[in-house]
Amino acid sequence: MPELPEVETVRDGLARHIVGRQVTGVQVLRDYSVRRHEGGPRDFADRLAGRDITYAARRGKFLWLGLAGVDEVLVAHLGMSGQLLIKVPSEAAEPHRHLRVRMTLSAMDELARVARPDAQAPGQPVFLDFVDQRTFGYLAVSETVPTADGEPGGLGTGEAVVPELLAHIARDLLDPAVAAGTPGRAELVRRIKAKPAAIKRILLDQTVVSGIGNIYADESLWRAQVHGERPASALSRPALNRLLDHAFDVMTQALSQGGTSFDDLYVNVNGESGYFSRSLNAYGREGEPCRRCGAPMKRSEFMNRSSFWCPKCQTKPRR
DNA sequence: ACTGCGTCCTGGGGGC
DNA sequence: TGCCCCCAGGACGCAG
Repeated sequence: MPELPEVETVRDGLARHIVGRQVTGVQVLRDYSVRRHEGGPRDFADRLAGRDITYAARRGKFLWLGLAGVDEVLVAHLGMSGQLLIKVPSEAAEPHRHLRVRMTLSAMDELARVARPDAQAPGQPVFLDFVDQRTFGYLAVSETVPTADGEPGGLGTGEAVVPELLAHIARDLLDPAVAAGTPGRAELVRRIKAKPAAIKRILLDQTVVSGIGNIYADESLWRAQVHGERPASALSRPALNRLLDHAFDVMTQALSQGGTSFDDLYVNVNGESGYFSRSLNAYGREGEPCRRCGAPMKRSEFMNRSSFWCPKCQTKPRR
């Protein structure tokens, strides 16, 4: 399932290969894959046709593409199995089995070609295929609203706007506005510290800090040697800062391992290539020795999700 | 305001 | 071999 590093890889690929093209056609093969779009699939296609793509941005696991001339953007959430694949027409004859939406994009404009000489197939039209086996992902066109803090809406854009449909989603840890040492980070820690709920629940709460899923929550907690059921308010500010730093590190490292798959005009966000699973220290390691102390790792149910943790390094709070 | 839980969906894989 | 069922996941919406 795509977590933030995989989504950032996709964003980077879109920025390099899609920006500067125009949407010339939209084919919705599965209506359900266009969701949270008020006018429905038909209106979705109509709104995109003829638009120039100006930037590729991301906040947490939400992606969006800027559209020239309108206060609207194309939003994409990959869910747990979504992929955005760029196909040159010659290889698009046999569409993917789980193709849900296909967008036809024009050749790249001159400005973009000069700015990004490494772009794939700049001189020819391409398909942007939204492939999604389990259909938890979706596409929508959303209006934009100004950001509350006046900072850019996400990574990959300088514009201080954010799609309305994800305006409630907090910034993620790769966002400079909440980087370590900034006022934004201090404010985030203060907010977390004020919460009595379990720290893992807070890490997973996208309205507090976004982009942390079940896997990276467990990895961050393992690194910080904090049990996920510990109340957030019971942790000191330095401890919370350390935890967030670990979360940042885990995601940054995964990102550096997965960066280049877009070069093949193919983005694997399923983790099938295994580039991010090889470095996991907690997730999925029930019964295996802790890589720090050797104690057998535990698995437990928390919030209807599996949690993996070391019983020795991450002492469980007495309830 | 907060929390807990059900819901959406699909097909791979385990169990019988 | 075949078939059925369960399970995984993020985000949201509702009930308490």
